[in-house]
Amino acid sequence: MSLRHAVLGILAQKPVTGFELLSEFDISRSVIWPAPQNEVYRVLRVLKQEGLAREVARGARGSRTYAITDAGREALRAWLMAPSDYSLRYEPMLKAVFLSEVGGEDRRERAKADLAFFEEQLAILKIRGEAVQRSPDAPGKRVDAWRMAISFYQAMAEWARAAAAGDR
Amino acid sequence: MSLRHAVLGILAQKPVTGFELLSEFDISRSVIWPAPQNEVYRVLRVLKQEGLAREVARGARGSRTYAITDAGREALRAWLMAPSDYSLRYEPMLKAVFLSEVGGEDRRERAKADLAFFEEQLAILKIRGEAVQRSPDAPGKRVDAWRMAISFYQAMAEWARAAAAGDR
DNA sequence: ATATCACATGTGACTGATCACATGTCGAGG
DNA sequence: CCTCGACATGTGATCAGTCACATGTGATAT
Repeated sequence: MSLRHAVLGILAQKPVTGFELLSEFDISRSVIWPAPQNEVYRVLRVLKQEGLAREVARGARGSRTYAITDAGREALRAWLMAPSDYSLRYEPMLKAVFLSEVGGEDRRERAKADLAFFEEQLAILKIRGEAVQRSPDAPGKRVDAWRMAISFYQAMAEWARAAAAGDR
Repeated sequence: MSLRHAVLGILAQKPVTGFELLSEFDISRSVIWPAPQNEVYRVLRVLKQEGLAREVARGARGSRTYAITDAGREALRAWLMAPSDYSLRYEPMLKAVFLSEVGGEDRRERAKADLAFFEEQLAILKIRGEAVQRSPDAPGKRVDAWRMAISFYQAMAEWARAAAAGDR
């Protein structure tokens, strides 16, 4: 997995410029990790070179609009259906592994900070969810990601609530 | 976040050799991602050089046992309590974002494959959980990680079950 | 004796991610 | 007219992670 796939996926929905791509990453930061700005442009160039995307237009301020090619669509589909890499890199989970190394007070503090974030994400996702419901076939109706993210943050919040309360 | 912290955390529980560290990573692969073999040895050398770990013994077959130093403990604690990086890199979630790009049949197939994995992990975690319950203060009583992982995989399985059944 | 396997550590090359910095354009408002 | 902020793309250095490969030891069984 890498940025490549995320970029290819967004490209599959509509042609975009690097700049627009960046804001896509920013908007969906609850689900997709934040992309380093320069890497997006590099990925776009590589994708083009590999024939998975092509440059379809030049706009103002030197902007380049990229679109997915047939080969790109095929590559995306192949990746989606290929066996997944289930390895999880999530800092809060890694911290949980070693949380026994700090005292009870610190542990609760850690869990509280986590809980605040998880609840914030849930609130954001719920607001976005209403928009999804209103327009069922909206641009990129990402129902699966939305549901998975809701499930995920609910699970995380559940853990954090118990730990913040001091449950052992 | 990086391997550094995972290695430091394990070191905080007991002195280990690189080889033992590798098997730790292997054992807890439901929670910590698999560590590339050579990287573990590199991290150990770096940690030593930075004064966060020290070499405490040489054993058979050139094995080197490392232990955490006071500075290492302090660094671990600082990391644990520092604001977390909540960005999530998880291939199944990224795939979910773009799952609308494939047909209903493919989507169910994808979800089924995921479900099988999530349920397997839950089974593994439950078996390990019984051991945790029996020895409440066992070596590295990682209750937090265990609970978080259970919550996590239950959430994932819940999503996958719905998607595999074809829910829209 | 010696073959084999588990133990144990390492190097070199490469790729992808990240950081810091650099450059230029277009439109709106003072 | 000029400044400022949003738009838009890029380079170079560095680092962590990954892949492929290399090397050697000690115990055990045949």
